[in-house]
Amino acid sequence: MLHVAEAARVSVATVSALINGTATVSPELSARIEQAIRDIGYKRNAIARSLKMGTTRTIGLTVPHITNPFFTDVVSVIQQAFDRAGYAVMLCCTDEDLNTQDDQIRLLLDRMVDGLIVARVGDGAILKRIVADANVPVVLMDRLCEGVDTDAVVLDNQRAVFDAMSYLINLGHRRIGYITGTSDISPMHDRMTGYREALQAAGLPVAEELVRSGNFHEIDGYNATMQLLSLHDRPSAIFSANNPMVIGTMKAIRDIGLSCPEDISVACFDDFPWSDVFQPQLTTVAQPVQAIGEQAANLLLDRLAGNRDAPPRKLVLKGRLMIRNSCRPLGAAVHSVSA
Amino acid sequence: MLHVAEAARVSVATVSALINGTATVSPELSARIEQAIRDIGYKRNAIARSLKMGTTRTIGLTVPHITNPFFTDVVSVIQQAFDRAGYAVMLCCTDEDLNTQDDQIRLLLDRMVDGLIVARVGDGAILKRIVADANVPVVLMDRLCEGVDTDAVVLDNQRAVFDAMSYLINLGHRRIGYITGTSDISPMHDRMTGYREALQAAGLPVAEELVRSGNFHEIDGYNATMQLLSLHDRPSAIFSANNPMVIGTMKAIRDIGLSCPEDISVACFDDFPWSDVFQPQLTTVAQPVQAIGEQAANLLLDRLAGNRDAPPRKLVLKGRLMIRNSCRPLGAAVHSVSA
DNA sequence: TTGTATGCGTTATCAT
DNA sequence: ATGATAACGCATACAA
Repeated sequence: MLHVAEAARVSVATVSALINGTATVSPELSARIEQAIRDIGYKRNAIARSLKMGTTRTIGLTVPHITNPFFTDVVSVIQQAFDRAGYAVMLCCTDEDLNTQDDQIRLLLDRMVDGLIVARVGDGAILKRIVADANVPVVLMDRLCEGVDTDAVVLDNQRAVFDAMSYLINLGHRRIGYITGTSDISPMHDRMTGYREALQAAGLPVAEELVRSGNFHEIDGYNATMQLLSLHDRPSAIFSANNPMVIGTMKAIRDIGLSCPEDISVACFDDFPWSDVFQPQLTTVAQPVQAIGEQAANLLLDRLAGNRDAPPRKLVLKGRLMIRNSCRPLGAAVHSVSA
Repeated sequence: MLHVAEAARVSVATVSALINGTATVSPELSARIEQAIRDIGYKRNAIARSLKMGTTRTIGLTVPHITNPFFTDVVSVIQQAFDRAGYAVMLCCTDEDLNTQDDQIRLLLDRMVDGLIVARVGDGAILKRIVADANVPVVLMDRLCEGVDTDAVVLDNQRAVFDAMSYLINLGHRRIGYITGTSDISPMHDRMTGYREALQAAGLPVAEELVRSGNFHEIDGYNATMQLLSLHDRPSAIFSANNPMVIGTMKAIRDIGLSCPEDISVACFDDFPWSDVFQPQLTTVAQPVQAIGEQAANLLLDRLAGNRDAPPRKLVLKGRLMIRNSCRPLGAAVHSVSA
């Protein structure tokens, strides 16, 4: 900018005033300055500006997995929203690892992001401290965090799983394998509750042997399914916690020589674009990815716009059971228990 | 930092020296400073540091689609590589839009990213200028750019498509629909060449009616396939340019009441995790996503490490035909033409 | 309307 | 070994 000022024979203050429209500058000087800007190819340095202004117009976004279609869909929506608002987004992938997440959030905070959207990982103890120390607005997405009282948008996980289980139970399934994620995050707890409640509502026992957990990766789903299928009285249906895990489930079923839905029914959390063009077409609990992304973005943008004092807002969205052909009726269906 | 210095009753220079290990400071002062840092909860401001140092330890990464599994896989690898190297990455999704891409690259440059990895979009005219002006290293990925002479890692697209086409031709297919991306980017040109060459090598005519192009989205693949299937002499096989487009292809086939592979064979570019657990299991050209990501990261990290003067390096990787069950033999197979 | 001067939080140079 | 100070590029309060 100094170069521009010199070339235009004005002061840097005048250049700044013109660029930011913060004061009126005479036509002559404006012309000279604009010419100089073009000649030099001047670009305002956003870093220096950030230091002075105390704002980077950048937000941080952390998700557990960038290869999980659910998160990519949501990330895509969030990106577009902040794009429109003139913000950049720094995306971090924590890979379901607690330490990675903490490091990345600190990194983002060091870089003075104006806000944070986080789909968290782990028990949240450190996250809680970080969020408390940071004086930037934080929006929790997909997964709540005990003790962190801030804006959040989540799914009604309990209800979603309850509905899916009720569907399977109505088809006549009595032994339903349930593959959950690591239990220390809220959705997993809520979903577990939905699982139990659906069974209890139907007068079915909750067999702990049918519940397995893994860390959301394909291999975890594979291993969990292998264990379930090795049970002496194996389940007639399996519900898997997310997309990578259900792919593991399908691979395990294939490797063990069974097929879906003939030998075993399968359903899972999270819908995906190809779910109704390949066989079996998986029955899924679809999350409203568009709404989740938009709401998360809106919550943060609202804070960024200055609304700092409003009490924390928690949005709970509804999932939708997408019934396809991966679940078969088993014997005589029981009476309806679905709400 | 000033607060820390005051609390420890030292100068800011000493604090900085201790933090960066740039000079030896006495044990007493070290202790006082470290105590003050803990008390105050001091964090070094990366923005101020960037301004002073002229480096942000952040790179920019732009891809056309974050919902395309090929790009998410590559992005994931790149993220991890820069994570290890202590860099942050700002990911931008251009959504196959030229203006969006140019805006985003400018945004990244304004924010003083230390380097750029771009899977470009459009004709690259502006990209060329931007890259020339920017004095940061740029690595092109997946798609080259006419006139931009810089590091790059791409696939041997011509060979990959040639092999895939030869495979289909060997199965007896003579009319093969070919759905390509927008023609102004290098891979599409090379792939088209591979398509033509394979046909010519087999003595087959190149029927322009069998070639359709779209902008890489599912809907484009859908429309293109609909057109191909409406031909009076419709193709017996279709090759689709990427994952979203082949999903469109499968939906079109379904909607028109045909099925794959019974009525029509399908193959496509880019492999994906679920390709061998759902039916039909698509025959694909798998790109070495791990290698692509690692090489792109390495090329940039090498420049970042100071190796600025080396001539541009262009890495060409090989694709791999993953033969599954989505393509059926048609009539009598012709003689082998595959290399 | 335009210019001067100061500070944002660092790092680095140079005295001491 | 430690401290005073300048500079990075920008925005702004205030003076002219």
